[in-house]
Amino acid sequence: MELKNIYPQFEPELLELLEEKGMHKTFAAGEVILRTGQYIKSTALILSGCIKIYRENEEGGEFLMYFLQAGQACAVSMICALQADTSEIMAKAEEETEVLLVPVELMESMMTKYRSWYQYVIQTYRSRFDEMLTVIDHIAFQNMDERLEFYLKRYSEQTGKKMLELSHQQMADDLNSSREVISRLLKKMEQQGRVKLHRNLVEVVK
Amino acid sequence: MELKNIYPQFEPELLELLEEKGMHKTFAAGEVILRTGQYIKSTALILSGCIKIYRENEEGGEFLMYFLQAGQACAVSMICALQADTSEIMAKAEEETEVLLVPVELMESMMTKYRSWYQYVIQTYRSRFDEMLTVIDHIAFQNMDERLEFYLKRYSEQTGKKMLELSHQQMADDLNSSREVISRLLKKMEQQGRVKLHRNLVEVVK
DNA sequence: GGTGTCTCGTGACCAATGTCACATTACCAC
DNA sequence: GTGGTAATGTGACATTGGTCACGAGACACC
Repeated sequence: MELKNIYPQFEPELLELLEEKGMHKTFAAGEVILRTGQYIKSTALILSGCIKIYRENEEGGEFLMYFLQAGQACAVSMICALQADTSEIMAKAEEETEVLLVPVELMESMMTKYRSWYQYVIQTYRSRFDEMLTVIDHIAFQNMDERLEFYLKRYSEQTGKKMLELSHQQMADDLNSSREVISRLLKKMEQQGRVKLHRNLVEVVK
Repeated sequence: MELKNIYPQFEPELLELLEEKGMHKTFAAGEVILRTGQYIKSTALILSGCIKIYRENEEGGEFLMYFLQAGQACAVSMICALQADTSEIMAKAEEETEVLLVPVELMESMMTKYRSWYQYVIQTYRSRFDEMLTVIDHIAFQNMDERLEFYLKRYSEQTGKKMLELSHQQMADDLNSSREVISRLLKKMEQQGRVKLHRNLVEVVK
């Protein structure tokens, strides 16, 4: 995929610079890209695929925060990279994912020189901030059934699929709940005709 | 309080610019500074006092996210201001608070021109991001007793007081819980000798 | 088609927290 | 002091969600 098609808003000169200095890298599905406590030396622009951003607790639970897709960038990596600081979150490739790694040294001069980059960075911060707010709202104010509902909806929207290849255990992990609870709630949703359940597969009827 | 004492890292020229173009404003204790859905036209630098940043739910619960104090700035206002967008959160003065309002038009040129401002903005994003992560961790992974403990600790640290002038109801609101639950937990803490309870006042023994 | 493994279904039970009701206490205004 | 109001204490109970135990189904590999 061409960089300029994914980031059409960037100036041609900026695109050239990114192509020249950026490093292409591909992660296999399931590969951990970024670990809590790891130092960050570059910002990742996603070219294709999907990255899961999550928070790990002591027992290894993977609490889902949000997904990143083509055209998006990791705000955390931007922030940390700029201070040569460590990450506080985990990132994992949901599917095979191609990224462009932009060295941190370039960031400041790009911010100053290219207005589209400046805009893009601000925009990225803004979206991630909103995403975090949404997460907070959901865990603070909603019950598990509403959260599951939202989870399935978002998953379906982001992947563009109505058939979600997820086990109950995976969903429970993402929502920091337990398999049994998710099973029960899904069963209820199935009885209401809102989903159809199969092995490792949830079909969103809507 | 002099601007240059609160923000010693800023270049003299930047300080001058801020003094010239910024608008001083004082909010009374309890005054709402920023409302969900409100448009933002400037970024606020806090000169003195304390601002509470919280999320409001449908029933009017005020779920505390974090506090801002002298030397800090509202990341949300930075982000929103830059896109002339609306706020997603609420801000209220905890005590009498003095801020310097920096018009959004200045932001971009300041970012480009003053390295210390650029660093400051990045740093602000970083802190707020971390703060949001902490909030998520707490509501996702911790029980109410641990959250209450952390809440009191933070409150005490931020105000520098051991006597917290809070009613049980206020704490319950901040933690999105109910008064009875907080009362019970506080009672338990008192029995363990970790706090002393008075009317509208919690004394942290530590 | 037998066997093992992973996934899912489900009832019983428990812990944490929210809700309700009402008593008690502290403080304020007069 | 007296009365009123706001804050707090507390028991009873409901609800949500987590845990345990175990069984049933699905799928793979031989």
